[in-house]
Amino acid sequence: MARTPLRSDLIEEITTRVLDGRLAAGARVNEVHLARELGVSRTPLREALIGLADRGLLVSAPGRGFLVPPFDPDEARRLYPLVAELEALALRWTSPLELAGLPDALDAVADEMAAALESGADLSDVDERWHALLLSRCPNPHLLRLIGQTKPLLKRYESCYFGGAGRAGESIGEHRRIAAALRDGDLPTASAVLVRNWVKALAYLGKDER
Amino acid sequence: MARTPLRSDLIEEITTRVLDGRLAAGARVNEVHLARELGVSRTPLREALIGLADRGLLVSAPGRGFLVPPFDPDEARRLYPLVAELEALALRWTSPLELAGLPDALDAVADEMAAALESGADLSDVDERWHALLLSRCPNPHLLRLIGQTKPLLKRYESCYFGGAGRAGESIGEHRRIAAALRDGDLPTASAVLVRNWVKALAYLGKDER
DNA sequence: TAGCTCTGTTCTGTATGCAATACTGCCGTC
DNA sequence: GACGGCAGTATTGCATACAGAACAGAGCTA
Repeated sequence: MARTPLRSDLIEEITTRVLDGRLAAGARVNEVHLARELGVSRTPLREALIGLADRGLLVSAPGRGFLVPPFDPDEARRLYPLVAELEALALRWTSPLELAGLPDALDAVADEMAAALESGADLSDVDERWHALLLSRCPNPHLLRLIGQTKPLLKRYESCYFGGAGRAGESIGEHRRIAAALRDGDLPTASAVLVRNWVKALAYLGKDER
Repeated sequence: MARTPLRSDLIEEITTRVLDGRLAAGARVNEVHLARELGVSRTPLREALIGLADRGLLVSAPGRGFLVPPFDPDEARRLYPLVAELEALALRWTSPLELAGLPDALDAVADEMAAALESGADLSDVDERWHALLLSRCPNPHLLRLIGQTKPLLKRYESCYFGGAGRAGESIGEHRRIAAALRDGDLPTASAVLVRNWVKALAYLGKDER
């Protein structure tokens, strides 16, 4: 028996398919076709679909299966502040002791972002790593679970976020300011800048709606 | 075909069994026995168990099925502030327009609580209704989903909360103060008292640990 | 007596089967 | 030409079946 349940892998795979649009917004999920395509039976596939529906990345229509929720600008406007507040909360609940050494590590990743920006590489992965690192010391697993569940929803809207190099540079600067504030033990500033970072991302997003 | 999937009912039923201890903390869930007891097959039962594991009310041990997480005082100490902040956030994000009429309705429920306190009835249901009403106008469905997922976890620890009549009366007073602040349009005070309400509940909980 | 191994059983994880609903296209009717 | 009913298919939701891992206990060894 595999040590990792099939449904975990399936959740990951289906998540990426929703994010990159291979499972299109508004489309229904055909369990038989998808199961065949993924080379598994319907049982673990359905388990994965149910898990994704619990997280909001799919919606379950009783009697009609699962479907990918359509894009909704209002939803993006609600998700960004939500993730912002959740991350800020996680940051505030990380004790100074646990924050030791974190600013340097964060700046290292910020350096990577700057390098990626120069070379024209994709920034969103590095950005994601930076935020994951920021939260890595938070001692509240339930809060982290909520954040982990919510971020994928947001990433659906994020595809075009880093398109503008101007915003990318600005974002990197905000990241450095957060690290600096943490180094000073100034948690209020750090979390305030963090929230602003997310909200600004939303503002830029609006300019390039699908 | 039933218009409501079996797994929804099962999630409800299993949740109550976890909360009232019929599924004991630390115990493994035997799928065959439970399915037989509930009169369903293992398939929808497993779907429900997976949903509950996603919410944290169960944990999945690969290869060993699902088990009810043991009680952990640290977990309670993290859940109460979490729900407090989430509710406060939901309150802050409810626009004044949508709050119209809410304070009166809240006070009506608070009256019920006071009456229940007099007659020695169970307060937790009414308390739950009060909080549900408080959040009912919040326009952010994702935040509400997170709150809805987290509260059951907390309720495991809450069983003995309303035991002390002193705390109950104090809590009712806090509820009235929140409604009054809302009536004045003083959202900061309302959310501050709300957070304190939750945190005090946690403090009383510690005195009566299982 | 403590620990190890072997064995039979139990249980989970996945696959498959089945019944009933939802969908699709066509035909008839107005 | 638009709309409503109807038959056939597709698809979901649930039940059952099966293979292999986890567990428990007896017997053996030191």
